Amino acid sequence: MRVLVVEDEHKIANSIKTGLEQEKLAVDVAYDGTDGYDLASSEEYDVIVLDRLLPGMEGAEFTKKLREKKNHTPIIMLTAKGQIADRVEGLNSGADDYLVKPFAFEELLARLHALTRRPKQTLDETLKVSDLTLNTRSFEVARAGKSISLSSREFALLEYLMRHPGQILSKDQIINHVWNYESNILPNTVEVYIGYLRGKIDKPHKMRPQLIHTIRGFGYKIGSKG
Amino acid sequence: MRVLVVEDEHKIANSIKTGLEQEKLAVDVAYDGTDGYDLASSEEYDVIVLDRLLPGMEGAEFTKKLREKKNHTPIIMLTAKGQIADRVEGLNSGADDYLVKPFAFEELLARLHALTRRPKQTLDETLKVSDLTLNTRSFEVARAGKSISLSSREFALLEYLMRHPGQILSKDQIINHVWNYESNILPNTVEVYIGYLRGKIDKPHKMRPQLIHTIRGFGYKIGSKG
DNA sequence: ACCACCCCTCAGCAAATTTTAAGCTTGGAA
DNA sequence: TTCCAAGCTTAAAATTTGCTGAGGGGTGGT
Repeated sequence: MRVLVVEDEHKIANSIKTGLEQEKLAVDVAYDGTDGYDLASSEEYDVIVLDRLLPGMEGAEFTKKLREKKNHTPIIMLTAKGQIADRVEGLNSGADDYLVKPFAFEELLARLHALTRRPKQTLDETLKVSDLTLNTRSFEVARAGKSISLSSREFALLEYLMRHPGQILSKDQIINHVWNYESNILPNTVEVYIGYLRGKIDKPHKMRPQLIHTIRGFGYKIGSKG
Repeated sequence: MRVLVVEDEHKIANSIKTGLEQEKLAVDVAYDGTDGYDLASSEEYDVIVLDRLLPGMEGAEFTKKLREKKNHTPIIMLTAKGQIADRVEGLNSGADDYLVKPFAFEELLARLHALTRRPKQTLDETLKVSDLTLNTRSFEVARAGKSISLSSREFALLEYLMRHPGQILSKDQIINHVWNYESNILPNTVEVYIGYLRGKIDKPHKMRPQLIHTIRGFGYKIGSKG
C-alpha cells in the first residue's frame, strides 16, 4: 500500500514515515504543498496524510484542487490543536478524516486503516495472541473467555504490542507509538504500564503461559513462547 | 554517500569523521555554523550531522535557513544531555532526528542509515557469518539454528564484528564504535567481552570452526577461515 | 463537594549487566 | 629456554535496568 505524507515539519514527517514503513507500507514524503500536489496528481496513492498548514499550498486548497480533478484518494488532514473550527473546513474541503495534533502514531495508523479498509476485512478487527483477544472496534479484551477491562492508555499499549506479536519493541518505540510526539514520557512510565497490563493479563492466569515478556536491555514483546 | 559533519568539538568531529570514513562514506567537516552552512548550501549531501550548540550559527537557525531554501537534506541534530531533555524542542528545531550526547558511534550510524535508507533496501537486516546469524531488527542471534541470548553490549560488539567480517578490528576501533566517546574504557574490557562472546558463540560449538579470532598485536576478527 | 478513576512521576529495592582489577597463560623474540 | 608483553579468565565492585507501591494532580460523574 502506498502512502503520501505532506508535512513541512521534518521531524513529524520523518517519524510518520518511519512508523508507516515499519508497518510495511511504502511512504513518499513531500515537505510543501506544491511538491505534494504534484506527487499526488502524478502518482497513485492509497491514502494521503496532509498537514493543514503548509508552505506552498494550504491543505484545503490542495484537497479542493485534487477533488476537482476527480482524484478521490482518501485524505487524512492534520490540524493544529485549538482550531476546532477547522474541523468543518477540513471536512468541507473534501478531506475524509482529520486528526488533531499532537496525535499518537497509533491513532493515525488506526484512521488510515479505517479509510483504506477493503470491504472484505471490514468485520473482523480482532487481534489474537494465544488465548488473549482484543477487538479494536468494540474495545473488548478477553483472556481465555474472561473479559478484561482496560483504561485507554493500557488498551493502546496492548494493541500496539499485539499488532507486533513476537517482535521486540523498545521503550522508545512504544513511547513514539502509544504517546503523542509532544509528550515527554519517561521510560519508567512504560514500565509502569507494562506492570498494569501484567496485573490484568498475566497475573490472573498463573497456570497459563505468560504473554508479556521483558527482554532486558532491548524492550518488551508479547507472545506465548519465550 | 556524502555526509557533512558540523561540530565544533574537534575530538568529537574527528572521531565521527574517522568512523564514517571507515564505513566508506565521504565525510566533510565544518567546525562552525557559518562554514557548515556555506558547505551545506553549495554542495549536495545525503545527510548532515549537526551539533545544536555552535559558534557562528546555532543548529536551529542553520536548519531553518536551509529549509527555507527548499533544501531537504536529512539532518541529525546532536544535543548535549540535559540541554533539552525534551523531544518538543528537538522537534521544533526542524531536524529529522536527534541524538543525545554522548552517544556510541554505532548509534549514530544506525540513525544515519535509517534516514538515508533507499526504498529498495530491505528492512529486515540479517547479518550472517558462516552458520552464525544476527538480525538487527528482532535482535535475534543464532548459531546453527540454536538461539543465543546476549546482553545489549555483547550484541553491539557482535554486530560491529559481523558488519566487518574477515576484517581485523583493533581494540581502539572497537572501543570507538561500540562505546561512547566519553567513556574511558580499558582495552581489557574489550578482552572481557570477547571472552563473553566466545563463551556463547564458539565454546558451545567445539566441533565447528571457531569464528572469533585473535590476531595478536592487532585485534580481533570474525570469520570461519583463519 | 466528594469520590472514583486515570495518568504519570518518584523513590527504593532487587537483579542483571558493565567495568575494573588481579593473577594466570601463551606466543614469540632473543 | 627464558622472558615479557599481549591476551585470557575469574571474581568482585560499580553501575544500570526494571519492577513495584505510594501518591499528587487532573477529570468526570453523582
